[in-house]
Amino acid sequence: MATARTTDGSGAPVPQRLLATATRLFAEQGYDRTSVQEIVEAAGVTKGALYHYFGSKEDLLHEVYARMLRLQQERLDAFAGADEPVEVRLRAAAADVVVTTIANLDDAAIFFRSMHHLSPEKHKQVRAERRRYHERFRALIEEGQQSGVFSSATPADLVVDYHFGSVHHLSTWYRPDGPLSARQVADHLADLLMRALRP
Amino acid sequence: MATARTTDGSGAPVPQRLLATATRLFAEQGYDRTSVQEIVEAAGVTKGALYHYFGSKEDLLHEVYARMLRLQQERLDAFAGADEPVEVRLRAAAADVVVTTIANLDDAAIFFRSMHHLSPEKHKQVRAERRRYHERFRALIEEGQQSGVFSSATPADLVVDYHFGSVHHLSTWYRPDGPLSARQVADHLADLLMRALRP
DNA sequence: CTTGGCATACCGACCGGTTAGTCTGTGGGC
DNA sequence: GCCCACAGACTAACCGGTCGGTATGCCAAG
Repeated sequence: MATARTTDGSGAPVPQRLLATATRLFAEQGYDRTSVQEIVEAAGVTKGALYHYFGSKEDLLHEVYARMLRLQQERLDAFAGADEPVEVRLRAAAADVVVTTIANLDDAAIFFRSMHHLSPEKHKQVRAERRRYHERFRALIEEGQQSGVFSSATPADLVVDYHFGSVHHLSTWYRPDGPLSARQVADHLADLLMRALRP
Repeated sequence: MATARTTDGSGAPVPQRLLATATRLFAEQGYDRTSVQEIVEAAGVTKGALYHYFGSKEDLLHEVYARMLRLQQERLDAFAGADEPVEVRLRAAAADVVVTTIANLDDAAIFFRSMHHLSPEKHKQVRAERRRYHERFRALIEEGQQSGVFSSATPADLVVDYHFGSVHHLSTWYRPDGPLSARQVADHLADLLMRALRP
């Protein structure tokens, strides 16, 4: 057995446990309202352990962003690059980002709310990666507009912001124990987007 | 002249100046990263003045919410109650909330980002007022769906969240010095909503 | 098999700095 | 002479981060 078996609560390795605990607490209370002491207590370790694995409290936050950005970019690339008509690819990508966001609601809640807690360099880096994502999505819409399957009445940039506004908003209102499953919400939101883009 | 004329920078009365300064700083740096000392210095007074007019730092934040909620509710009531076909009323209300949000971008940036800094009672109160607003808006959509001018494919609740997601998102990407005026953005976003609702 | 040495993983008391809020003081208009 | 509107020094609490210390496992030498 590789990992030490001490008197901890859960069996997961310490770094992962710290990150998971921090993510939950950041989402529940916000970054500033969550003290390092609180995180280590909830994870069943002490500050020494945290600063052994992470350079700072901010590193913990940055990890949340890195994880989220990597995941979403990978999925978008997969959907956008598929061998399908553009309207199928866009719909799939638009619905998938909703499902993925709901599956990681804590990350989503943190994402926009805590961006300004990142140091200037990390903030810039996150914004740059975010922009790449945005542009990949926009390219899909422009492709459809140029080929005539989507209306060109609205600039593609605005359409992207329209859709991602609603995705971002999910963490405010969506509740897993509510009447709609993630899949149902995703289908509805993707439908709204596709209907808004009808020529 | 009623208001005292001391050596302050701007001529506005002290309470308003404090609130305006706090709003700007909260939007720029976040609630927690803004110290009371910073606010009073930027407003050209001292802590004594702030605590003379406001009970706590949180009261300042609550004022931002109260102002925003009052303004939006008033305007929605006016538009929704007009003597026009439902599609005209909805479009006007949907566009107006965009214009008003852009006119008060700082308030909007604070609104969703800092909600969890409110005490439980105030948080609850804000959520309740917010829900009233949401329901008024939803009623408009349901009215159109029942009379057949809007598609019923998507539950009205979801449509409201879809639209307000994009409104909420404005503070993230909209820049007053960008290529689009508030009116143009409002028209585009209202168009997207109306097109998504076409039967 | 045992022993010594070293690295990794973690502990927890401690520190400098910051914060929201308090309280006593004061000056000028009525 | 009184009181409203503020001034500004002060405090008690808390926070992120540090650092010397300890326990445990591994590997190589004897």
